[in-house]
Amino acid sequence: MTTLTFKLNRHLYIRDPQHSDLGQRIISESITMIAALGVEKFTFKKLAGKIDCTEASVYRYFENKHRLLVYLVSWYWHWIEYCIDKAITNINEPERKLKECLRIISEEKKYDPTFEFVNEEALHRIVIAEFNKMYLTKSVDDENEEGLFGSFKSLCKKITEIVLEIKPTYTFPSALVSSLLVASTQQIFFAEHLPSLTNIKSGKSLHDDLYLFLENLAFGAIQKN
Amino acid sequence: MTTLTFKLNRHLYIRDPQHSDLGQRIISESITMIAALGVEKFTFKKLAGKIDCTEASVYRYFENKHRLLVYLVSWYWHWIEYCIDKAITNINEPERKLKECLRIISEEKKYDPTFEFVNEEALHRIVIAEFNKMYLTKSVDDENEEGLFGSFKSLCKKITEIVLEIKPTYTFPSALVSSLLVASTQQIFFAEHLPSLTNIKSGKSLHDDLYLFLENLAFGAIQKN
DNA sequence: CAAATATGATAGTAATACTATTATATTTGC
DNA sequence: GCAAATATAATAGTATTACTATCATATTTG
Repeated sequence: MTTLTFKLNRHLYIRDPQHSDLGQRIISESITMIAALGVEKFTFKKLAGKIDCTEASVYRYFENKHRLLVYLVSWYWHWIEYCIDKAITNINEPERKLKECLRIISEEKKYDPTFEFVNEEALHRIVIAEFNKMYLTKSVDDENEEGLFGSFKSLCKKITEIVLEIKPTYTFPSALVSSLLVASTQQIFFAEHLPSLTNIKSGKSLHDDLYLFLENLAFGAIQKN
Repeated sequence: MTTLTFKLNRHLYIRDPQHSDLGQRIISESITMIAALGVEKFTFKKLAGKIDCTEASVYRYFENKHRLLVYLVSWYWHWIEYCIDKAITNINEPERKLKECLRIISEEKKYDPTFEFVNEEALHRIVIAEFNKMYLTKSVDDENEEGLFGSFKSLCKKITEIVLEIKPTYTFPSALVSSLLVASTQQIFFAEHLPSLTNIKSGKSLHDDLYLFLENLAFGAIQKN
């Protein structure tokens, strides 16, 4: 058993996968498989085959594939907020706090042994490729009402408040923050697949480039009168 | 027959739908249906039912649903580039050119009778909800090589060049432009479905708010040293 | 008017995304 | 230590989707 688990919105799952062996195998293996296959080609049947259980058993944990995806992405953003909280305690200057946020958002993600059954690197790849699909559906409104997007909204709110500490009169703090977070995944995808759409170079400098771009966007927008 | 048609990449379709009656009905009705149902629930069978042809006939125009979506979204961005071209001829100042681009990107889309069989308003709603799904697939690289994303890349390039006219030393022109274009659809979606993620208000001021935000982002980033 | 092309009509298939049922393990509470 | 509750396995089945294939007929075109 892991030492730390996150409390995610209870509508994301039918049975909390963090609290059983099979549940943890579902999380762990679905991360690997979705990162490799993409959500479209990933099925509960294939997953059940890999973790040696039945399709019906997976359905006892997650209502459907989409909720599992939302669960995983929510876990990711919750984890990012957790990392940010750790990083900005004891920092007072809001500018430095915002820079820390951008650093965490843009940096390379590595396996964090605090969470045994989650491969954060693979999960980051899922977020890069699938995050937008999580809310771009006809059921957004219902799912939003259930609180399914709480993790992302909470992270946005936290960073928005830092922006407002820097400049309380800034008109678009939430729009800026959501754009930064979306850009942080989008630009990595572009760097790797559609390089003409970005100046961020895939490879060694990727995360540094991304940080500099986000910093340019963020402080440019905030400082502009 | 319409007076104007766009030349889109020939891999987007099997037979050019612009050049036949059935083809135009496919475009016209698929825009209405996808805007209403979303791509997920839209099927060629349902479309065939509406336009009174067989499923097989639709498959003679488009290899699959995904290519049809890419076709429609490509048409949209091609149209936007066409609107921008019209708007910036005779403007010399690059700052004013960029502002014109942002105005066109952010403004409300209305039916343009130049293109009889395309409802630009519905198409814009499709782009808002489905644009990201067009490239967030495992087949991006193959499709990119076929040139399927040419329209969007071309538009990006055009605006990027304007940004470089304003400030030739700016480090992230392409990244900025692709982020602005993505934000222009994303922020409308947020305004309508996840309002806590934006400061753009759904309703009367939506397009003005969006313009101001994009201007703030763009000129903030460019002007920052 | 023949040939080419476009569409219709019909059928079929593998895979997906589930739902349902019954049986057997395993855990837990007392 | 046992009964009750719970978890999982095993199996079967269904509607829908995303196609592919074939042959006939209508329409256009050179």
